[in-house]
Amino acid sequence: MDVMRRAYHHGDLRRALLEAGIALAREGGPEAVVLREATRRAGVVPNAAYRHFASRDALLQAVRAAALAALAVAMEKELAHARKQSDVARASLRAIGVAYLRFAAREPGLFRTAFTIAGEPETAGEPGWAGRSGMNPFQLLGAALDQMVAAGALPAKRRPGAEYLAWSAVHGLAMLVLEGPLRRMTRKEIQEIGRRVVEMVEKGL
Amino acid sequence: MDVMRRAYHHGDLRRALLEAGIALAREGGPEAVVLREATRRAGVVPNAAYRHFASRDALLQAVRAAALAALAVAMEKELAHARKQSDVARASLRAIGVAYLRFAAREPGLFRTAFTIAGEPETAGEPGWAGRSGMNPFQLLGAALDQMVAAGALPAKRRPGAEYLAWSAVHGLAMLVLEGPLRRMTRKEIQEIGRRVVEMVEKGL
DNA sequence: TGTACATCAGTGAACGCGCGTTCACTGATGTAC
DNA sequence: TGTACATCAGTGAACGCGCGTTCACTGATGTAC
Repeated sequence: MDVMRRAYHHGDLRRALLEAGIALAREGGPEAVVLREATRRAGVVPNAAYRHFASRDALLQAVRAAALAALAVAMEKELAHARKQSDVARASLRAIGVAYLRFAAREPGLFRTAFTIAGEPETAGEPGWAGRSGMNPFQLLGAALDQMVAAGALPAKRRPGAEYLAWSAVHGLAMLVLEGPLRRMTRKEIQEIGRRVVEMVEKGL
Repeated sequence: MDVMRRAYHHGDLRRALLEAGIALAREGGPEAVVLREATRRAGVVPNAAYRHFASRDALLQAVRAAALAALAVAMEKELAHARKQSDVARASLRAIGVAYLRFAAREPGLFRTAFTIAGEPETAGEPGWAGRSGMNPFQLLGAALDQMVAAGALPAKRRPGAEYLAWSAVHGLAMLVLEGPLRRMTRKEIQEIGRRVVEMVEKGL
């Protein structure tokens, strides 16, 4: 963990703290993002953090933004595969859902950090949200739905608000698996249910 | 809050602590269930709690059980209306979903307490889970799906595991509204999305 | 190129906080004769 | 019905813990002449 101790004093303490914060989030979710622990990992005294973050919450929000960006990147990767298929629109929507569920399974701590509000009111438009395409997860989902309409796979009438329906379904499964009553299921079972949830969304939208 | 100070010493401190715990959960979710605060509200010294609960976590689990029971009761009430309608099976499934979303909206603290795991491994089969019918929320949903099959509204082939699909959809919406990015929506908008989510489940199952 | 000074990123020490939990205790209640 | 005793539910005081945050500081870096 302890990163570059050269150049100007620390080198880049802000980045070091952010990376420590991300590591903490991966290990234990949002409540594990503890300011003092981040400074410990950066090899620095606790109050040094205040040169770079106004408060513990400011650090947490930065970590959250990074988590959302990571999800966006994961989605973009999955979308890249989808583009190679016929019926691109359907495959894209599917890819979004699959990427979402896989991200939740592989990075439970980051996932929970991305979607659990600490005490902050609003964060829309913050930097760091987006993936390489410059879109955040929600926008990527929206784009996939637009493609569905363009491809005639979704009636334009049903398009408005469709994000929320699709999102709810995969988000619910993710939460039930991560911190709910579905934790005891095997990887296989969860994957199968995930497949069916995505299918339900496609059919029910 | 401070309940009956008569009879044997306190009277019924266990119940008083549990009720204080439930009140705390209603106000601030699981993390607000603080042992010391519960004893304060019961008008008793902090360590007195240990006569009735082995630890803070034991109290939290008891509160969680009560929250699940409250959800079961809410579902049963909504189901009672459904029985008066033609197409009882569909109406029942719908009632389950609507009750779930309404409970989340009206009792966000209890809802989060019911479905957020603190540190406990397993709790299935605990007393207090059930509503008046003796069924817990999950069993009520299962029964509604069974009715759907019996009524020919759901192919028997699709019945296994259908709980998880339906549950994921409404749970996801509830979470997104409570602590996710949908918090800013109006009551009206949320209700409309809720309606459509339930519809999606019906169609997509 | 060298010196004088301003800036600013970290240090060191300390706060107050509320938490869960343990200990030895006391005094009210129930029980036996 | 009355006394002696055991039980057990609360009391009082204290722990150690780690947290976020504030203060006055120092010493390294960058800047002006």
